[in-house]
Amino acid sequence: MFRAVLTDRLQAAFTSAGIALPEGFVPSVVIASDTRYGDYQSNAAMVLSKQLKQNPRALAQQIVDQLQVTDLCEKISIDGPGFLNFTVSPTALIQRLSVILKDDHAGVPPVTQPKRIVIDFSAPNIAKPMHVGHIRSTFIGDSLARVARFIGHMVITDNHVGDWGTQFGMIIHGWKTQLDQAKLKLDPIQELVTVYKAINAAAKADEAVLTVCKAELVKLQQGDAENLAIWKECVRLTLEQLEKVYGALDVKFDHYLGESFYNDALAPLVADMLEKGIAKVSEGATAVFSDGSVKPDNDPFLISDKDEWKAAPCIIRKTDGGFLYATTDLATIDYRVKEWKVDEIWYVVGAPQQLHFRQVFAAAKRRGATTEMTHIAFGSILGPDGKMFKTRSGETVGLLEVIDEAIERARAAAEEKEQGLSDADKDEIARIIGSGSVKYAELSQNRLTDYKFSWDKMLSLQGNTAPYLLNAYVRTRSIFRKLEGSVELTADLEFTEPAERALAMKLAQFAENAHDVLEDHRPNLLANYLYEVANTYHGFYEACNVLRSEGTIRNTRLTLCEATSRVLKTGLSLLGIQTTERM
RNA sequence: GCACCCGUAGCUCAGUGGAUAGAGCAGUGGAUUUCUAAUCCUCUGGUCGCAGGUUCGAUCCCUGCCGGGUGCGCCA
Repeated sequence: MFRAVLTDRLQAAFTSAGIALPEGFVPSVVIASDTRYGDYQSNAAMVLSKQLKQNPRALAQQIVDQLQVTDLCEKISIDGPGFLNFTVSPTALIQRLSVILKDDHAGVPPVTQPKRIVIDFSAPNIAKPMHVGHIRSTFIGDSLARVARFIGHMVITDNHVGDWGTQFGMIIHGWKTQLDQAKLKLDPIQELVTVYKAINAAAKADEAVLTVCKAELVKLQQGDAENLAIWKECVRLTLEQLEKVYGALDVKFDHYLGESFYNDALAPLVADMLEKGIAKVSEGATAVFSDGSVKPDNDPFLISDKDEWKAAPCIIRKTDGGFLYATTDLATIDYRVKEWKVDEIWYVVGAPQQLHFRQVFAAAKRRGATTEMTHIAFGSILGPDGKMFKTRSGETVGLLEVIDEAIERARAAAEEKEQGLSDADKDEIARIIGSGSVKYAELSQNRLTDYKFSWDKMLSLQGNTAPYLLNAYVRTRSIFRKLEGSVELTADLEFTEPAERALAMKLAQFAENAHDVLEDHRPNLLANYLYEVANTYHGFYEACNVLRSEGTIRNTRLTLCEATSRVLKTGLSLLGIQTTERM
């Protein structure tokens, strides 16, 4: 990684120049915002000039005098108010290209300190279909898991499915009174939803129905054999269908430990928290309150109301003895720490739940958890009216519906081209492009921004989209197919066109970008980078003919194509997007 | 009321304490005897919500406003 090496060299230069760096100061080196000045730049001299009371340009000169980077840079310049600009040498770039070709990680080095990380994402509910709202958690979580594994972390993916909600009272009552077995066989989730909705409506209209449902729920919770069997069947049927969806999306989980898995741990957990004084009984419920360890406006257990701070407790047991979301989450943390010995837990869950996680994390820490817990929040997908989709009452768009439509549109686009491909090939290509488009549409966006759901945007095949990146990849593969026989790429390389050097530089930066993704858990950095790679490649492709060139130039261009191919394929796989050889 | 998120081109969105704020779509004018045109190149388009402050330098950090959203004892 050029950036890391330059940072080290810069630090060494400060030492050689006898300049004492302030505690904790690391000179920052970044990819140049304006490539006219160079490939990388540092503002270290300007940042330090004030503290050291020196002219920034003079300080920069002192550093340059001591800087040893001849193996990396062909030029270092001091520009403007005191920027240090580095231009990477062709030799260093060429060496980098050969690393990309040889290394099975396309030149991305592993982390120095691998960690054990649990990533908790997707989390659909039993007896409910996945809808567009699950797109964000599922794709962001899957991508982060792929990247973390890729750079050497030990990752455990866990789908914390909602299999123990109060909705089961209604579902069980519906199952017993109006289930259509034939329809259940055809589409289990659909039939369960139908039943649930019917009972829900009936319960609203008739108090007696609601009472029956509550009784069914209590029976289930007390371990009634019949109800337990029905519940198990609901879970089994739903998971079976979910597995198909995940299979189609190429998303895998190591575990499906749903809420029910932690049932037996809840009562002891609450007892323990009471005993340790972390929780206390209040108004009949058991809850965690502020311990006054942080300032009020930073305290997740306090809320201001008319100039006074009031308690905002985190309830872990209801007055009726029932447990809640927070209780299960605390038990889940216990399990993951104890059984899996994890260093970190990442929750890929929507932004509206920030307070919930702040409370749960704080409560877990008071119980002694030292695991680093991170809520990787994301914005909401809004309906056409700009308001949040209401999953409870209102209708929303199904996840499978979106994917199917995307594949259909990709199929139509493939049909327009005359490539001599079989129908089976076209189907496969459409599947890759269709599901890739939906994933890319999500992952190329900043995760915190809310966005309005739009069929056209989600399914667009033009512009900054998956097909654009896939097309660049296809162009690289096409060249190698046209080669007569196999060609041995040699180390004899030379850049003769600006487009070649620009592409090599862009490819070299894959290493930096892959690591940056986890810095703030943002797959969109990688998506944006890959778009730039594809864009640079398309430019190179137009400017430099590969097959008609000869000798060193041809060898160089073929090497660039192969490296592009690897970076795109690897990078797309980190987004969970498959590649195709033709399209 | 308090907390968190958001406000950037006509639309949808990137972006960063740095140099002239970027893409896509839409609009415009070109490029194809081509290694895949699902491509490339032109042009058009901006008070980075408003006002202060910190800084050599602020769209970015801080404060206050305005506008939109979300969350705030017994749903998950």
